[in-house]
Amino acid sequence: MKLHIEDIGAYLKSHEIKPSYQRMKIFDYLITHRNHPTVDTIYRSLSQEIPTLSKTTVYNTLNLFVEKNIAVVIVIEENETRYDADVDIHGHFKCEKCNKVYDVDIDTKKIDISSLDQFQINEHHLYFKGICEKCLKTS
Amino acid sequence: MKLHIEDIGAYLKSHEIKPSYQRMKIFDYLITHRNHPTVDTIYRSLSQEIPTLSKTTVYNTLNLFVEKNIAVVIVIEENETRYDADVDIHGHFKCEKCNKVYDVDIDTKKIDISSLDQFQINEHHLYFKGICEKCLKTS
DNA sequence: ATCAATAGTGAAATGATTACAAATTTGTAT
DNA sequence: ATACAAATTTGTAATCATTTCACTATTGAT
Repeated sequence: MKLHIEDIGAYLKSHEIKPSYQRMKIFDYLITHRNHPTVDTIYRSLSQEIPTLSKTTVYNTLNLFVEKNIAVVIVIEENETRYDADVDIHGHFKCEKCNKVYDVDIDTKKIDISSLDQFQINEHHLYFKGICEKCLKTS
Repeated sequence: MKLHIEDIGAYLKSHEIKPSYQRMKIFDYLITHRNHPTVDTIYRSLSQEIPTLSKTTVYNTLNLFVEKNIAVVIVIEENETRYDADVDIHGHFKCEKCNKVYDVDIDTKKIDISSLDQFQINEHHLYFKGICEKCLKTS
């Protein structure tokens, strides 16, 4: 997968987002960790560097990123919303044992969705659940 | 799609579920409406026939159905959990305008997921969001 | 330096889901 | 039929993620 961003500030600006300190830090978290984090995961991590950080800011910022199309929402479990800065179409796999979410490269062109010919498709979502290779070996 | 069940009581029994009145009514709702309802939708509809019905019962029952594999959870929007009695692998399309959820015949097994060769896949989920044919015409 | 607009903060409100204890129903043995 | 134990249903209270909202801080232009 690509998503190689040199200058976060410029990247945000090019998507009509003012690059504030908090926004840059949150976006930086997404592209360096690439772990499909929840709001709480991001909050707990960045709170150490930015003790005054508010969870509301994390919510506001992620909603803004989604609105401006530099992040997407991943919903795999009810009541566990995750975020991904890779906005290219791809799938995910969530391990039910270690809870890690993997990226899955998928050739969506092979999916026959002729039954949706007359529908306007705005979003594709594909994910799997199961046990990852690592957890299978250690069980 | 198939899912043609004559005798709901027998169907529940064959999946180790005691066919109580509430359980039969809730399952009946699922297979006759086929509208991928939320708990609240089911509750509001059945409350008219069963005035003493508790929302907790709807939750308990649906969780039981999922556990016993006669229903699956569909999560398309955060904080909107839907249920489907069609447990065969298929996809969904949610219209962002009328909010209707359509079934999409898709065999996700045909998708090339060689990158998950060594993973044990337990669940497949595929859905799209956009505008349905009907809403496109009336806009 | 002033002022208006934008962004961030934290407490309170919301809404879906679950936990729990009490009440009801069911099934079985007497 | 009756009694009793087990399973089911019910309603309230608790929980947890997210949003609302009023206030404060920061930024940028004049």
